[in-house]
Amino acid sequence: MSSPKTSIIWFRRDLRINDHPALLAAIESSDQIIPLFILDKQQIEEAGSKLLAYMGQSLRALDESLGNKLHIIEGDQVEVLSTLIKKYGVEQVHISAEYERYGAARDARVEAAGITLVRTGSPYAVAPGRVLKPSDATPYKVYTPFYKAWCTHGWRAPAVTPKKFTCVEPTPEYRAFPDFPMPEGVNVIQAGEAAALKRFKEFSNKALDSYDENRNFAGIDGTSKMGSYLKFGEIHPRTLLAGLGESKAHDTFRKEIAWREFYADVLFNNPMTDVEYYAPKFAQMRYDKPGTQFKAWCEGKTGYPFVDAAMRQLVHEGWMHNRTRMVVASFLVKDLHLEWQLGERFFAEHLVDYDVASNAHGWQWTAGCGTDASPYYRVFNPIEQGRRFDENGDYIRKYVPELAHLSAAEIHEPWLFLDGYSKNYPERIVDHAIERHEALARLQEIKADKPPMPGA
DNA sequence: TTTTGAGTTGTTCGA
DNA sequence: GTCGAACAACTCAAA
Repeated sequence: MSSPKTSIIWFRRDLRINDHPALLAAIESSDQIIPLFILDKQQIEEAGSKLLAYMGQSLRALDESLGNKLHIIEGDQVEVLSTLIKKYGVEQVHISAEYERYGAARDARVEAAGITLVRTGSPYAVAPGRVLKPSDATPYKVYTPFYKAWCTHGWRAPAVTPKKFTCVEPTPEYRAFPDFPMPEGVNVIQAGEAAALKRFKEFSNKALDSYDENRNFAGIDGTSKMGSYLKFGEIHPRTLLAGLGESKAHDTFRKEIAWREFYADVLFNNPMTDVEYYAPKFAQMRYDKPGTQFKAWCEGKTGYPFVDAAMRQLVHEGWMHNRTRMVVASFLVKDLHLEWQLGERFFAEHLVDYDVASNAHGWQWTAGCGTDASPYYRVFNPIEQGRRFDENGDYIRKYVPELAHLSAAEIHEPWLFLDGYSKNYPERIVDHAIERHEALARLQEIKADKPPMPGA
């Protein structure tokens, strides 16, 4: 009797069972599979505690749906895979393709060591690099034409749910579940594939039809909150797209999914732009050094209520509303004149949905050095944004208790009112009107047609 | 090659 | 308070 054919499905950022082409490929190629997750020491050292705790919960959920057969171990990928291949006579190692620099280099290193990886599917509806301009086969730099071409390119229907499959029983050393505790007082979204599907169903029923109207209001639960689920692959964007129709609200949501794909594509085509300026001339801009003002931004003590509410939400929930992500980013870059990478790193440390492409390019967009096609330099007004997108002040009141006693008319500008500072709310660290002017002045200095500063 | 149209999320000013 | 124009005039995509 011949021994059973064995394949590995190496999970990384695809912690789900449904709509998983690589898992299906592994099942079809063998009699039994080894579902594997390798804990990466470097990534663990660099990741934030909230994200790790979330990942730990997600791995437990995945293990449960695999009948507690997930093989999990910390170690070098080549060594772990080689050991398993030898031990079980594994014929194929299946993965979902990865495109960002770290993941792609890791997979290339594994292959260079002689381990063949079978790629089926990716974390995207359309894999990075696929959408090109018909005129010259180069990548798009502007979102809207990318979106149109992305729609034209199209995507597959969700993959079928796997039928019954056999997993190899893990030996004890392959049950090294990590203990990543959730920091005290922190309240993050529920992890796992089941939670992802449940949340999407709720969103579809309650908020999707009014998505275009409500998604911008910070105090309303009008966004999908799919970020962390997409980041860890607990749900695939195809699954989301398959649930959409042609209404304006649905199209707005489809466009948000496309932004994630656009930024992944931009990063794929410009692999260093998670750390470097997408528009190189912005590297020449005059920036300030991080000091007490940066600390105040991190702690949500800038004295601008909408900014502070958002920063405290980030630290407390590992999540921030999309609208306020732009407001606090604009504040860091254009009011405090700090480099976007500082804010990008702070977000990376705290966001449970931290995704390298979306985060870095979201920051670059707001900083003005990214893919924003606007002919003018956007500077968000933190007071005006608060008034527009948190009209009655509920969002501020929720996260900034020092201002909870103020009325809707007072809460966005506490400095104008007698008891604005009665509960120890900090005074403004800068004057927005002055810093806006300063930001525009610094922009002028890097305009292309300006000769370099004498003696510079 | 040249030209034309258009670009996620904004702000301020003045009528 | 509301509304349209100005901002400053860039860069990309497509005809």
